[in-house]
Amino acid sequence: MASRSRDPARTRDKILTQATREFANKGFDGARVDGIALRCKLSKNMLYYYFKSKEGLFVAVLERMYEKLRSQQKDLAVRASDPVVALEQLVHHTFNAFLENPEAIRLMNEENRHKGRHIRQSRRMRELYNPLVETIRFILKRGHEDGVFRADVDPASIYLTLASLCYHYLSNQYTLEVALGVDLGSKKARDAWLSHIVELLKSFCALPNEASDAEKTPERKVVRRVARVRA
Amino acid sequence: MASRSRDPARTRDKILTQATREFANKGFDGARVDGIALRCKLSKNMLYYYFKSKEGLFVAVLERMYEKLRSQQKDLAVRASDPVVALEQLVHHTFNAFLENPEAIRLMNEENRHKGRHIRQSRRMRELYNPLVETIRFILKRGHEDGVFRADVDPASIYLTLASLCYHYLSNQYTLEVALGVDLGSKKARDAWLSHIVELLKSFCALPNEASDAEKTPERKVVRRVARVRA
DNA sequence: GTTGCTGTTGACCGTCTGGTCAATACGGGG
DNA sequence: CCCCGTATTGACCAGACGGTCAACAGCAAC
Repeated sequence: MASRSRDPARTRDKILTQATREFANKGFDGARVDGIALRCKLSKNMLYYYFKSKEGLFVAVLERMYEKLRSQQKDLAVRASDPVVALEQLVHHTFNAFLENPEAIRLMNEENRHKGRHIRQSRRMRELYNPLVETIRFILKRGHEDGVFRADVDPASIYLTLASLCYHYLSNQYTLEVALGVDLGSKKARDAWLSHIVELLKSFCALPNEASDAEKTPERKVVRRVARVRA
Repeated sequence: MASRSRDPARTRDKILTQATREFANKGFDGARVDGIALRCKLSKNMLYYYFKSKEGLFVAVLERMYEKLRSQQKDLAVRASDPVVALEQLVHHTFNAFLENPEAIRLMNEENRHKGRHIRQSRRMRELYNPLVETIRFILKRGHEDGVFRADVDPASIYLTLASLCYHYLSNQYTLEVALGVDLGSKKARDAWLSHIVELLKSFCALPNEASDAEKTPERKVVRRVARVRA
């Protein structure tokens, strides 16, 4: 069984993979159905056989992308940590998920240009993101109980904040580099930006009268708190 | 003179205006040269007469868009204010510039999908953004002298931060709304987000040991500081 | 008024594109 | 071994698309 040729599941998957690349690189309109077929080394008719149109294929690509992206954010695993460490890890996971899935960014941009008409119909989306917001709520609550976070921090705002900072840096890398005359693509620059995001969120969530010297030495942040893991 | 018909400057401008709409709505590949000509109620050949190709037209649209966008950020006017007020105003101007120019967001996304190949050649870009970074540097320096900001804040990071937070909220509005199940389009929601950005930046730039009660009542922020305007 | 430059147009073209149809290979079940 | 549903394909189409050409209209100068 699974004789390499005549393997519908594999064929379907190959189409989705190549379609993702094509749609991400060239956008919905720029993408060519023939181009995708060529990448797959398949007849174009296969795309119409499995997905009924170019748009149907695009929707399938989008849903698959979201599924993959969210699975890499690993937010549930983060709940066990100390609140501050958890926040840091969530930022890192989110940034890395975007970094390792550049197609996801292109596809989300494309979907927003279409005012979200494809995704709006999919209730899978909310199912996917609900646990993430709940995780943040959990982290913030525990942080407040531990006496390191303020009480009145809104979880959705926090996600919006960290997502914006992770996403835009990568999404608009090229125009930002030209405008600001800086390098953003190197690992060094990315690590610096990640630290910046973490510091920004920490200073925002922190109790106003918290110790003053700690926030000025981001290098020591992980070491300082890693012992405090609970549960 | 300026006989309405046979007015090259006006014709050129009309083409750019309509091309901006078309490119923003449909992307470079999705945009149709015939469509733009139709919007202008002009013969398609006019587009090739003034700009030599579809790509040439796109570049012209991009440069015009950046010029307009930057002119609305009004960063120089902001230098006169108290540092904290100046920061607030810069955030407001930036957000409103994006809000009032939705095409700009689409076009920048498009340009980033092309890895910035059109804009990279234009040195006008850096000329445009240099004064903005300098303004931020100026604000931060004065804020430090006034004893309200830390010393070691990087101006480019601050711009990157506020731009990310303004841009992504608007750029990815639709997918974010579906994912988080919240409304982002209403004036109320936008104002709340603007306040959030300002608070975030203030808490990041603030001296660690600054008075604790002030940061918890954002409503009073402008009133508190408006008397301190200098020179 | 005619010459000449510039702005403007209708008609046209080669190519590409999303999509369809009928036909064909494959492989498991009887 | 043959049958039948499923997977896969080659050939084709009608329309759209970016781009070109030659011709034309308006205006200023002489």
